[in-house]
Amino acid sequence: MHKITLNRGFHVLPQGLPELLSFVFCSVQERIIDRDSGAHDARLLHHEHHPCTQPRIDAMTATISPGFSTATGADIRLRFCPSPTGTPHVGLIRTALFNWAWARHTGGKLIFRIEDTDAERDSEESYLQLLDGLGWLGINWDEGEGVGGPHGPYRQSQRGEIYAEMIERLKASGHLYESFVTGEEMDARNRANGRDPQQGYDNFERDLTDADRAALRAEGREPALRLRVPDTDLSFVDLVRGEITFPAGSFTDFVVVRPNGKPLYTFVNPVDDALMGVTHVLRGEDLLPSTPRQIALYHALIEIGVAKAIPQFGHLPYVMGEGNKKLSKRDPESSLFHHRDRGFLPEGLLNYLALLGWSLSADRDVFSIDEMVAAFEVTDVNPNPARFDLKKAESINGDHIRMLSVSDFATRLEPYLTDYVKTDADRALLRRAAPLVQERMQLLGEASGLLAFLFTPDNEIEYEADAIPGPDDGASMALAVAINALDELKEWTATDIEAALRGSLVDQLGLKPRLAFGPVRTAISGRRISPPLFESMELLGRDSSIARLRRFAERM
RNA sequence: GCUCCCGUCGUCUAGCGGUUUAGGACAUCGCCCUCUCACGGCGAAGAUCGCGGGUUCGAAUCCCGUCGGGAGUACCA
Repeated sequence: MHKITLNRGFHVLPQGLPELLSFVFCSVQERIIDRDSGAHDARLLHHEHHPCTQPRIDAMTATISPGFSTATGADIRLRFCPSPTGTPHVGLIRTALFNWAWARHTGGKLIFRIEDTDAERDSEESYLQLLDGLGWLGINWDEGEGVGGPHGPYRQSQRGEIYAEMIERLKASGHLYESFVTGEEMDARNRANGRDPQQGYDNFERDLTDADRAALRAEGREPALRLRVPDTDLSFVDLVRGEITFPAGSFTDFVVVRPNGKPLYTFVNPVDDALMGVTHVLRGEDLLPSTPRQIALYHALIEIGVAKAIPQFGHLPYVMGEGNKKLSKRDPESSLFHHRDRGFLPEGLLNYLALLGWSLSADRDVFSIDEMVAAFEVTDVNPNPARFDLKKAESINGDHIRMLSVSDFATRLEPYLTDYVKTDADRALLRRAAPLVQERMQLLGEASGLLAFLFTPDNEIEYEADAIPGPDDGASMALAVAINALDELKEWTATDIEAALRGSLVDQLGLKPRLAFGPVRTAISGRRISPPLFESMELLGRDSSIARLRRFAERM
């Protein structure tokens, strides 16, 4: 008897499997796991539809994998298939990132598909925002909306004919059957039978006769279509969680097509994955409970020759917000654009998002996207939910800001300083000021608070309350002395300015540095906290600096 | 209710039977540097690895049980 060892995400296949696979791929079979012995068994379902496989059944006491994809390298095909509702959520982006990173790591392909089957909630604006966000982060794809490919269209709203054909084929093969019962009726039926209503559908319409159906139609009813699911346990090896088994009966025949003919997510998602040759599905853990139903659909698709293998699944952990709740769409922290607006760098946000469920190594949290791609394995993803920690995200962003070259940093600052930086002269000033603030920022959005004074006319500087010296601080005297010392200065450089000020205020007047430079800082910037004083004064120039000192001295 | 998932410092994590007196990071608190704020450096505090059994010479790591949290149980996606 062959034995297959199932490790986390890896199938160690026995010799001779290729021959068996051809059999598996044209049939539907389940793996039954004997919990006590750990033995696996293979068994056919719906074999009446597949006489060709009949002779092999008895020989199939061997343990084999139930037709899951065996792609491991460049043949891996991943997909990111958002539903364009609302503004991009960081959890969604994290999912996109992991798919992208693994595709790039393995050399496989990433497909971008739009699941816009909900006309009520989907919007073009949301789709455009997705493109905007993904483009900003540098997450690209090999196939799908925007770039085309052999399996288009890549918008579900344009694939109606494809689904219609699939529905017909699955009906013809007997996998789909008509269901006339309404939700309320099912509820009443469960109560009448002493079943918990939450157990849902009981598959009672599986064997309706033509006469039954005709009678129901005569009542004016239109049927939904349900998938006949296997009456066996269904298990799979989750790439991040290991082996997961759903017992028979824990998932029932589910609706895949509404009475109006519109297919549901539970149908179009696996159908498109099958048609597009997706080999691995990395998605949120909220979709985990629907996996046995998807696998059941896959079995049907394999049976009718549409799918070649069942994709391997990897369920990514939630991104949590406050408390024990999933980060809500209503929480501003969930919005990608909120973070961009505040001044996250793409590389900083990507780095932080990568840390939500994954780590590069035991002692490094800050890394580049290239380093992530080189190291990223889905099987290393940690299954526990991760809390979105803004403080840590900002800290990591600050590290990335410091890693930028000065000119790159200055360029990236511009969009956040549109109120101040308008001319080439402004840009030149910004370029010179950039090194002064680069290591004191975590968010690019902090730039205006730090640098506005450089772009403000001398007589418009506003003095913040906490920057005004106290009456006993000797500020007036300090300012007068400073003006004097500076007036005589020959070279207007930071070092000379510091020497003059230090000499007159600290050495001669005997002021503590804090009391000596504090009033000057306020005069120059209007704030208690500013970029380095002497360098700032150098940038401002002699005239402007002295004018500011005089103006503030008069106010004192 | 039923099914599934998850459970290491406040938070994110490393850990894959012995090199662990459980490592790193963020946050917190000291000190140093210092013209403010940062950056940087040094240091402190902080996790009996949810709990209880078992296996083993040895368990955060394996097994069983249990508790807690979360999700699903839709003709939403």
